[in-house]
Amino acid sequence: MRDAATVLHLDADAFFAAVEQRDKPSLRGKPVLVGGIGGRGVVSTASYEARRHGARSAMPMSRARRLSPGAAVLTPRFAAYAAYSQVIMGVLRDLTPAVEPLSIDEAFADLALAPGDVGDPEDVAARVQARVTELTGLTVSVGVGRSKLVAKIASDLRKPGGVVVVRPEDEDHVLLPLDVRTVPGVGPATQGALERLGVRTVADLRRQPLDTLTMTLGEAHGTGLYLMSRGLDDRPVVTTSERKSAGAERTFAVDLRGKDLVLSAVDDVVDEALQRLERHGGAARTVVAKVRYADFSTVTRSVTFPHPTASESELRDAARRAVLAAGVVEPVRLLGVAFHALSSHAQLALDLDAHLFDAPRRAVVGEHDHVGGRLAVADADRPTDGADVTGNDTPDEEPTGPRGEGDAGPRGDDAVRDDDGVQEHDAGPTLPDGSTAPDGSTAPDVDDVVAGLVADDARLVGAEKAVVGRPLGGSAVGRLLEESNARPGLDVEHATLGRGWVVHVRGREATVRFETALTPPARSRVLDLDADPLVLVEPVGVTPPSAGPSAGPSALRGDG
DNA sequence: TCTGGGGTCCTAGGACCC
DNA sequence: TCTGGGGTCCTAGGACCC
Repeated sequence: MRDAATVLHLDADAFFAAVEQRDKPSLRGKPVLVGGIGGRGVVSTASYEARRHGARSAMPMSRARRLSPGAAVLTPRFAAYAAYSQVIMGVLRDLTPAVEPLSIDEAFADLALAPGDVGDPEDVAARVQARVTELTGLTVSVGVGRSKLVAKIASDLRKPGGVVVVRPEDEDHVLLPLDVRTVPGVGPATQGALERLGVRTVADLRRQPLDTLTMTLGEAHGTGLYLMSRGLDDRPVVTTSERKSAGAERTFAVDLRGKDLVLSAVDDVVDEALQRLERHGGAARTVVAKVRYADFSTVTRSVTFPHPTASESELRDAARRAVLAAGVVEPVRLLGVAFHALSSHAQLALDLDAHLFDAPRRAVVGEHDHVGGRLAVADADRPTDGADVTGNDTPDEEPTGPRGEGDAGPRGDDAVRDDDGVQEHDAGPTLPDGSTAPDGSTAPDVDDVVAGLVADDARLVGAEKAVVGRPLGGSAVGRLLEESNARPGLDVEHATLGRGWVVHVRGREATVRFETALTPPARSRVLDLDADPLVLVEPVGVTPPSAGPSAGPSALRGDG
């Protein structure tokens, strides 16, 4: 255990909504909801004004709108958030090289590994806060403690804009009265199980014998919470980690009926999943399909190859088979495809091992609750198509080079459910929030996070497409604004009126506010798109509040 | 108008091997 | 004759996080 408060945790306040208010001056001080705008969308982030009305992350957007009727509802602009995130992470990296981004808006920093003396923790935290606000106009909350656990809890205690330093001798004072739900890793299910033991607070938790916790919650989680309740947490701040899976999923505005429709939709989802896979090694050994039915029940089926493959046709085919194995007779609400057991070196066509020495190996489709028993047990030992091999030499160095991970989805305080998991080896002792140590396999690399987000933004434009079928191909950036590609909040540019953002578009009539982070709030203007064409453009980037309008679009500040 | 999408980790049970 | 482990891999599902 560390003996001084040297772990810092930074958390941006209502990040997505705050960026929107920053870039859209007319929304400052007003309720803002960022998230899915379709009928099945949920809130990613609610501004504090909207939270006052009861809106929350992960809440169905329809409900949030009812609670906060005047709120601006915006589609997320991940490229903009990524740019802000870069600046924030850069502030931490200016302090210490040991920075572990947890998501786009959150990171740990290890002050003990800073070069030289950083000074008093309160001062460090206040400096970080001030610097972030100076560079971005956003507010962040900072916690400092002896461990990740304490730092993270501390940063949450005085949100927004708080700084809390918990010294080792004060830990019990802070931890013991807390609701168990505030301990990372305790969600609704665990809370319920603990409740049945009469455990509500961390103090209650500490009174539970180890075997009670492991029998109730399982070995890993039970042990983790046992340690956490005592403040025992020496997980290191780690800067790299290995990506474990990559995938995509899509909830349809209208449930899909019929095998043909489902299979054509699978192809679209596979396309997106393959794009992500390409960014993370390009090859995978296991393909998992996820099907959610109209009644929200969810089934996953997987196909595992004897060797990793980068062949698009093989991966696509496996995804199709897995979806069919899950069954598509009932209306389908969601389709997902994920690749697991990633690697950057796909199997070459001629694998002497597999062909000469092994018994024929098969990729097995689990047949679980399927009627009729055995399903297509697909041959996986056929040679990889020669044509695909060219796609195999992905630019990565080692099979598992230190690779960043972590996309961050839209943020949400609490979140959602299930999914698959193919486990590999254990990395080490499991620690309370479910991560592992000591090789610490959970730290994303922020550049990777950002790269992923920027790339994903292209997709985002079509993400809320109301009509089932072909998603909008590629990025709409650079295209003319029209009703079909309009989403509230997107950036546009007019030849003479300059930059603005879309309020809404009906027919050929667009409502736009021409304002940016550096301009005064603007009134909305209605334009006829035939007379005044508008082009969809990338977000401008981060402009420090102090910069004058003459400063122009600032570069995306790299990391420190 | 119920319930997104990107992930991580863990567990239980079966197959198979020694 | 019967019985017994441990270990690994795989699958499906659950919990959790942002």
